[in-house]
Amino acid sequence: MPRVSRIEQQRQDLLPIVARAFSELGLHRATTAELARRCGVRENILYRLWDDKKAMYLAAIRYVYDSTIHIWLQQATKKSDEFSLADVLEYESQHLGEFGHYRILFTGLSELDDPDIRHALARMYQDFHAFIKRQLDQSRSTSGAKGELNSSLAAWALIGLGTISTIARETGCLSPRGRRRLIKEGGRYLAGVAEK
Amino acid sequence: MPRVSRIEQQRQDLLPIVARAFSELGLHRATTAELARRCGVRENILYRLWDDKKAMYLAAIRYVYDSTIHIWLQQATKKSDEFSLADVLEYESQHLGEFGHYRILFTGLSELDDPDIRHALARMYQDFHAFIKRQLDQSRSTSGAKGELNSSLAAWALIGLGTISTIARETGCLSPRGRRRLIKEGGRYLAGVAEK
DNA sequence: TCTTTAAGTAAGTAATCACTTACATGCGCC
DNA sequence: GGCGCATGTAAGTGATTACTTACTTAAAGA
Repeated sequence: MPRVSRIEQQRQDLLPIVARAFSELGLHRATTAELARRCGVRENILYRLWDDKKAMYLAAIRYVYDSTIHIWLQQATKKSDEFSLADVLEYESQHLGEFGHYRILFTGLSELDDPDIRHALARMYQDFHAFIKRQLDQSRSTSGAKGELNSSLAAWALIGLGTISTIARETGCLSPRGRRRLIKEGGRYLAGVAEK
Repeated sequence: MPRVSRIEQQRQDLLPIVARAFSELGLHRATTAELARRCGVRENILYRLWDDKKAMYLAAIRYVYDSTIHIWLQQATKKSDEFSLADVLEYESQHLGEFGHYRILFTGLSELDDPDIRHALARMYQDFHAFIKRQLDQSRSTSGAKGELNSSLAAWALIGLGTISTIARETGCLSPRGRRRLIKEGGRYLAGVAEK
């Protein structure tokens, strides 16, 4: 037999580059030519890895979720073995959207008529929500605090806080200082966790 | 002198149709041909009213802000002469995004590299924020309540709440019932206003 | 009635872009 | 070595789309 296929490996190698391109440029302006250029390959190579441009975008959405959760887990368990929501809030207040990944969602939100894109986004938001809610429940049970807002609603509101923070950052309609306060104070208020 | 120009009038007549098209289809899929079709005119008519497609979109953004504020004021002063934030929250929990206008923002958020679009969105968010903060300050001063979160941060968080609610609605990742609770309970918690 | 110009019609155009096709190259096992 | 297939290059193509141009119609004041 001849050479073994490296397609799966190449997909994994190029996905971060593709995801970043979608985040920076949006679905429309991230042309296949531009994606190929950034990846250092020709267009048809990309079409050997994914069926079409939409498949590239859907893969990028998933990548954003995976890498964000990865970073959060890393941050939250840095000081101790236990996950700390406060540490995540602290981290996000400093670095929110640093990788620009969140912007990939905005471009999808204007393509919701496509069922595949809608489902991919819905699943992603639900996964984020489930993750945050779980951490909320955990941190509330250990601290004994009981938020005034139930953890599910609080988790949604926290996602909303992150979203508007990103929007404010990207549009420049809120100072970096104000944005940090928003994430930190707003986040703690919503999470209902005790001050550190 | 021959006929008097009706251009300004026609702009006002067609703007709601144009705005709705952008909201429903997004910037990209709302082609000039489709815009003209919905308006019942030919494309070059639109180009006599606006310089280019971007100008149509920018006008639509402004229209969304104006009409939203208009509806809010109507709702909030329906029962009494005084503006009531609680009534707006109640209204939004029922009708949020009913006109689909909010989606016009998402498409702009993936075009932030364009300075005109970025500035238009930034100004819009700041105007919304200023409006909500003002109402918060007013309702807190009359009720005597003092929120734990300062009114500026609370206003941003409320916008975030509205944004994530719309996203949840459009993607279908939260039930209508859950969404209503989110707006109502989350909104009241953030506003720090007394229960009715 | 005649002139002027706003308002509308119809067709076209240059550019862009997702996606394809045809072909060259070289790795790795027989 | 030589065969088979993964990998790469280069060019093209049909469809879409923002925007234009050339022309017709008709309103209204002189």
